[in-house]
Amino acid sequence: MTDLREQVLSASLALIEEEGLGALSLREVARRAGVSHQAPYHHFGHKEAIVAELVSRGFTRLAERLEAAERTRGTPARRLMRSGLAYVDFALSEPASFRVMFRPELVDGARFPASGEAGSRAYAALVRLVTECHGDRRAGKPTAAARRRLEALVTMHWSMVHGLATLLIDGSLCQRFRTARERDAHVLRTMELFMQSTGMRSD
Amino acid sequence: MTDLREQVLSASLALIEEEGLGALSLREVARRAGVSHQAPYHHFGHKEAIVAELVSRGFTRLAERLEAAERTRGTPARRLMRSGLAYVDFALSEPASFRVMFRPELVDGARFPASGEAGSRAYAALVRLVTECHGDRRAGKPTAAARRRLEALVTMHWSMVHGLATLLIDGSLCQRFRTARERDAHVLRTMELFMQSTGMRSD
DNA sequence: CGTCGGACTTGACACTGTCAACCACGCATG
DNA sequence: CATGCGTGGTTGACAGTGTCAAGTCCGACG
Repeated sequence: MTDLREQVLSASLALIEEEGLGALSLREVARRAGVSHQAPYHHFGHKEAIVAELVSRGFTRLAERLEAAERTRGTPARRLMRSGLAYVDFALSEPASFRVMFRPELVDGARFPASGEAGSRAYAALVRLVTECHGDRRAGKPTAAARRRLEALVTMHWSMVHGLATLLIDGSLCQRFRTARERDAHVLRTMELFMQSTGMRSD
Repeated sequence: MTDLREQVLSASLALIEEEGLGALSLREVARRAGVSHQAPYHHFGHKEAIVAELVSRGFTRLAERLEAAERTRGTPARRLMRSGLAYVDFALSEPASFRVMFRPELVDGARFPASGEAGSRAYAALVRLVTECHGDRRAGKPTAAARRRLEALVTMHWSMVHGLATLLIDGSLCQRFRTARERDAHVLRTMELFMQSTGMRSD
């Protein structure tokens, strides 16, 4: 009864979650919403527009989580650690969103700039945290080498966290744990090891 | 001409490379091979079987690259570094294979065990290298804590390398570089930073 | 020679995304 | 009040897809 637009979005997400991205079908979504097969089409124009909206909203929620971690108390390293865990946790709690967010071939970035902007917002939060953690060692103007080092640090941190997330939901890592507890403990150990390897004590 | 089976596989890979995974169509593949729409079906049974074969072959090639890095000269850290670079390089040189390899929803692992086995072979190479790098510090029987630490190290290394690869081919990292040289230099700096952060000098 | 099996074709089915036309109704304007 | 119109919805059609079923061709082998 509520807004059909919202119903379509949540049904799409549920469908992807249940049967994979390939099974996302406008007609099935319409069927679940108890409506004719063209009703969703009237709200979105193309299938791509639905996915674009999911991507945009997904990145926005991820950005909110990262920004929340940024605002917590504690040392920069602690907050960076929390943001990394938030990233992984997001992927585990919303795998359908996460998967769709990192399939750029699904939505044409030029036609749906909102998706890209939401992504940039999440990326910016990550950059700020890494910079705060590492950039303040030597004050003053950063040399080109220092800037490159910072870029490498950002990429390293993002890659590690993103790789962990994708391997947990799509890769074979997901099968190595019997329980969610076991998995979370392993994630925590890995993240702690990473933080402490890169010279930050987060405990 | 040559074996139709091979033609189907390479046409499929080319199609995915050109227009994305969603555009993979048995009929289009058949068209490109100049053959009726059921000819590929005769060789593979389902579309899934084609993808499963691509996954299996992809993992095999990846494993070969990692094993080649393992066999090179130099310190364990140097070889681990080479293996990481090989992982990223594989993703960049065969993006279609790489993408398909890490979409477990596409092939049912139980029905196509060969794919899983090829994946395990690649994983094993990674585990050996990380173990060699980190496991030999204290000789003797590993305690449970040491074993867990090693597991975390493997996950950390794998996540970092895998995340870097996926962000380069699917994420927004790919757009931040104008040339392949620039990109490769950044990858190299990031990997070096990672190796040296985790206590290994690879140079 | 016969037949038998593998490689391939043709034809059909249900399903998909999308286009087009049509319908009902609330609402502002003549 | 009547009229027009945009909004949210419908039904029907089309091409394209994966897949099933049956038919065709041809070379190997008894």
